[in-house]
Amino acid sequence: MSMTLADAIERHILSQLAQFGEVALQRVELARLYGCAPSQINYVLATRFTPERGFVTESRRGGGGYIRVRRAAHPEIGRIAAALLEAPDGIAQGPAHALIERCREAGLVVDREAAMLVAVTRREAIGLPLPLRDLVRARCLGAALLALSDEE
Amino acid sequence: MSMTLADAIERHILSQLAQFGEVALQRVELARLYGCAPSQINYVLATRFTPERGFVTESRRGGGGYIRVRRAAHPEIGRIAAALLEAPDGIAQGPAHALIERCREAGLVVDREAAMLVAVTRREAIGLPLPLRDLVRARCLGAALLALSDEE
DNA sequence: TATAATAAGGTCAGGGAAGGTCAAACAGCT
DNA sequence: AGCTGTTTGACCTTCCCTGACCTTATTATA
Repeated sequence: MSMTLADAIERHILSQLAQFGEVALQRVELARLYGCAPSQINYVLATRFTPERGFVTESRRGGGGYIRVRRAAHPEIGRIAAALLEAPDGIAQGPAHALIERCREAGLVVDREAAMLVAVTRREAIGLPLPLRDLVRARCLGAALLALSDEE
Repeated sequence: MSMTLADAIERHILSQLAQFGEVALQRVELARLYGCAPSQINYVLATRFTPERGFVTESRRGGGGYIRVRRAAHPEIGRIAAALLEAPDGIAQGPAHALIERCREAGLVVDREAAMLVAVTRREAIGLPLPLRDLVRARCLGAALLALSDEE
């Protein structure tokens, strides 16, 4: 039960999250606060504040840059999305459409959204040879669902 | 909510635009108002009030010079979809996102749909090298918008 | 009427301020 | 030793902002 730096930073962010519902942090500041390299913050975010765990992070570079972390509005979709994004072989059209239909039945997406997703994941829309096509399909569908997991 | 100078000036112009429908500004005056270099105004216009985002700017130099900003006419979804599906070079990420944002402003797509489309058209979502990526992006976005124009 | 002065806006390179990525070193277990 | 997870540092990309210099239009003046 040793308390690594990553654990400490995770707790820090979680506590902020519990307090305010959304964290806006400056990478350099947080790193200085914990006396570590800035990239350590990325490590914590990448390993602990993932879609699988129901978190959404966004960031902006350049002057006035920031990193924001919050809980996903619909973690279930986030988990599905995460699985798709990690599927090493991608997903074929049939299973993808079945998945979309299940999401529709479950009320996770509405009709128009489902229609869009079906259209995007069609063979002809992607227009690439296998096995690339299935990979791109999985990434696109995953990205779309991930985005939805964060929307009210 | 970072609020850089550029963001503030953008808001200023947007609010004027919302109020009067058209903004006529004096570069030096606006710069003085925000205590910045005049060229900063050009930066804001160049990065935020572009044709791709649906703005038209015109200007005149010399005595009595000015810069005017207005909104361009809203796009039609069917036409856009058709154009995308036929674009020989596809579409880059920036223009694609600007296009989606315009569709959202025009009420052609709602927030969730726009978020999905932005996610799907991200570089990392497609995950292919150029120039293939821009092509797939155009096909997917075109297919999605086409699906929407069929709905309802 | 030329010409000069003045009053705008335009362009572009460059510096600075964020955050991102990735491989390599490191630490703690089994 | 080997494996897993942690931590760092070097290098990269994106975004912001300015200053020096340029172009264009109007106005005053010879």
